Amino acid sequence: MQIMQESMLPPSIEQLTTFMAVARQASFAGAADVIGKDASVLTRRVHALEQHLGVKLFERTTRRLALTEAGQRYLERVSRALEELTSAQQEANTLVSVPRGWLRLSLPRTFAHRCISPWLPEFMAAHPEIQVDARHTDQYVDLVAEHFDVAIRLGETLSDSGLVARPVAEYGKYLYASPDYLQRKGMPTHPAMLDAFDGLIYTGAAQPAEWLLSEAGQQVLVQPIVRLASDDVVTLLRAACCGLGVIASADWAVQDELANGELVKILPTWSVGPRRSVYVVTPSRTLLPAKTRVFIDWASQRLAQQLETANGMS
Amino acid sequence: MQIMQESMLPPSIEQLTTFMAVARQASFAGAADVIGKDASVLTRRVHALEQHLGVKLFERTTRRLALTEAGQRYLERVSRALEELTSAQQEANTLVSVPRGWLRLSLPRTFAHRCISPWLPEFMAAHPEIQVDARHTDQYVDLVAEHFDVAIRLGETLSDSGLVARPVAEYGKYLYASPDYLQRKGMPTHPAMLDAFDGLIYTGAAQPAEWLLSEAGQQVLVQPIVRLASDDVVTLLRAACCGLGVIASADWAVQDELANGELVKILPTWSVGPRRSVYVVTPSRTLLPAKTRVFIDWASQRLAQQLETANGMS
DNA sequence: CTTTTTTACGTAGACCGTAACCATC
DNA sequence: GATGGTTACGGTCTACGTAAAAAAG
Repeated sequence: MQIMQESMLPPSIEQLTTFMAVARQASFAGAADVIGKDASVLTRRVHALEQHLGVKLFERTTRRLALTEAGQRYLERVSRALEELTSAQQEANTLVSVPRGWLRLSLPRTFAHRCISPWLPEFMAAHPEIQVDARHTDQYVDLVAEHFDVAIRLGETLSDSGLVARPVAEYGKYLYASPDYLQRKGMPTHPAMLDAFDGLIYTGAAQPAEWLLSEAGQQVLVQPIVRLASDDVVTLLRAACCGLGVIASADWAVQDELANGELVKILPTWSVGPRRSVYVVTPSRTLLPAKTRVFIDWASQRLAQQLETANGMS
Repeated sequence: MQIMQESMLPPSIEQLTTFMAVARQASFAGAADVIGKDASVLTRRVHALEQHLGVKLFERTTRRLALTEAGQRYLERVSRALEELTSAQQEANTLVSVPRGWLRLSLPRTFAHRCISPWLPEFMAAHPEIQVDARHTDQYVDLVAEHFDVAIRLGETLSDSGLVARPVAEYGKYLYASPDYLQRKGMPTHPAMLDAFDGLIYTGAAQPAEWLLSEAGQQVLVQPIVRLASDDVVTLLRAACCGLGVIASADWAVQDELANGELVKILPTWSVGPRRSVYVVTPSRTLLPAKTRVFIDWASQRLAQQLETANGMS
């Protein structure tokens, strides 16, 4: 832990810009107009700069003002440095005003397949300068450490602190089965009847092989017969469509299957477990880059609309 | 005469250097040590910079800190700009004809005590505008990174690239012991006899406890009895003067002891190991500041003269 | 004498350090 | 409870503008 040398610190920006202005105008008084400060200020700044460098930058009388050789060399390089600096600033600025650059997304795999992937190409077409790095995972990751710009997360509540979670839509889980399966077993009219049905159980989050159904305050615990358990939602859905049993699924996950008749909703007024939300999560709220803001807007709008229609289907 | 836009003004140097330090240390607390200011100062500076740019540079929680994409880009370009600035400053320094300002020296500790310290006050008196920052170390340091103007280095060859090493003097290592020790053990007349003597061994550079003596092409490997080993030369010298054994030492390190009779040279025609050189090293700038040139001149002359007399003493 | 640069001086605001606060591990 | 980042507050110190002085043509 070494302490920086005062003597090696660069001069102040004010000194440098003042020096440049005076050199360009070849006059303190002229530069004073440009900068909008009194000439006395400029004298002091230039003097301080010369002191700091140990070099005389100008040869000056009251009537003439000329750069010394050291001054000319220094001017050239200082100009380059400050140009680099302002250009860096402009680049930084474009990142907040123009949507561009890599957008790193952390998405729940199945949700992304059903609810993000459909409109992602359209989003990218609308913002051709955005590059997307979509990482799919079903565990929570450290947004900051892994440099994610946005994450989509599902659940009842979010425990993460330090992050900003915006709820953009709600959804519930319901029971579904294929029409032919229901024809064989009969359509249940009360949850209690489900104990005799086959359950297709998701084992991803160490969930028990039972369903807590609720309708308007009433709750019923159902324990179906388990013939197939898996940690992969797609596998379970395929099985359900093929008539292997009943599946508890988020409504947004079965829109297609409902539409083409592969699945039918069972006990449509009874939902499985509590109501859940879709959250759009970012590392912070302020000073978001344009790419992030644009994605959040797009995602919020699309997801809200999409999940509402899913909700509306029976 | 158009007045400069406030919004286009670059941020302050303090903000920029602070940003760089925090980014490099990946920590506000760490950067606080480096800069030598309180961490609260740094957060304010970084916050102000972010506000000024309108961009978040770090994503930070109390436990994690990472550059945003904008921050990475900005860091790169700011680094370049500031390097240009300090480099411009150094160039300006080379054009000053009067030796003045801070002169940062990197010196081997023992060598400095014996061969630099004696004339350093005289040097400073001759150049009253020079301020000296003499750092003592026995490891090689990065001259450029730590902003040293000159380093003195000892050894057979120098591997450093990008640096300019000027050999200014040569020296050899020889064997010495106190008169009373030699009276007790007898004065050896051939290296082979030394195996029965006590060796005072320097363990600084993982050297073996043996001496490779050479005289006019002949070489003899001697393995003395080791009763004292140390990584501190002064300790060994004191021990030698007190009659604890034989020490292998650079001739310049024992001039005083030879002069006042505390030590006597053994087998004066046999040297220990290869011949070595004293180098004056500077960063590879073609143009050197006056302060540096003046020091190099002084050091070259003094060291050459000093080591020659040391060489001449028997 | 006029124009331009430099110095003197009193004030206002910025910036720093201390210390309390908050969050994370 | 310890570490690290942020915020609040009071004091100091710099840097500004006014204005007068000095220098040059």
